[in-house]
Amino acid sequence: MTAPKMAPALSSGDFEQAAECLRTIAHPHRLRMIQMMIRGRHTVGELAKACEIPPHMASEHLRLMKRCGLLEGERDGRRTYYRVVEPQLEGVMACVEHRFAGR
Amino acid sequence: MTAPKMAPALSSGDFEQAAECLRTIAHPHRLRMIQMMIRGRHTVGELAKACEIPPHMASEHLRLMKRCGLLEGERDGRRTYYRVVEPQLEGVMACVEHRFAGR
DNA sequence: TTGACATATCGTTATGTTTCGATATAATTG
DNA sequence: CAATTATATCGAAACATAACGATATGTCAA
Repeated sequence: MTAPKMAPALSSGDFEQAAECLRTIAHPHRLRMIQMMIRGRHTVGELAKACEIPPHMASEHLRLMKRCGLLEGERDGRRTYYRVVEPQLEGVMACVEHRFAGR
Repeated sequence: MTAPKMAPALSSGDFEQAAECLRTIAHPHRLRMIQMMIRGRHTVGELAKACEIPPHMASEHLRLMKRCGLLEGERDGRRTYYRVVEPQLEGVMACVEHRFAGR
């Protein structure tokens, strides 16, 4: 280690990308899905049921999150299991949970 | 303490509110402003200059973030100093920085 | 192969957000 | 008071996103 945790300088492009990721997770159903997937992989149907939305809409939400590198999907027979692949997502979700725990 | 950190159950309303906050910070200029304000309070003009946008647009971004409880503004003469008042914002920003540090 | 199930995509409509110029308010200086 | 500086607000235009029904694809089981 050369220097202890200095705040890293982020480029405009970084802020753009970060904003895109945050915009993508900034949806109530998508947040619920992320919370579930942090604990383990889930099928489209399971996530749809938990959010009380039609499966084809869950599929669309998952596509958006996959598109910006937050998730990966793995097909198993006629199901597709989705899981979180962006490690920082857990930290963001923890902040959300702290913010709303017990108010 | 009754039980060690169990993942808290969030209501639909919580997810809605969380989504609203995240949508609000999910903008490149607003993220840059937040990063600056985590280190200390800043005037509208300072934030506008850093983002290379006209002051009246910075003012609008600040209004949105204030509206959902992330910031407070304090007038001093003809300037207004804004600062972060939502503690979890620092954690979210740290995740963003980790995600984009050195790629 | 037919039918059922699980997921994915498409096109449209509705809704929300961003940006910008214009204008307004507020505080300071000459 | 008049001019200047710093912020704030308003309304419209441009742009982006969400939700929906319809439809398509992929997989399995009888």
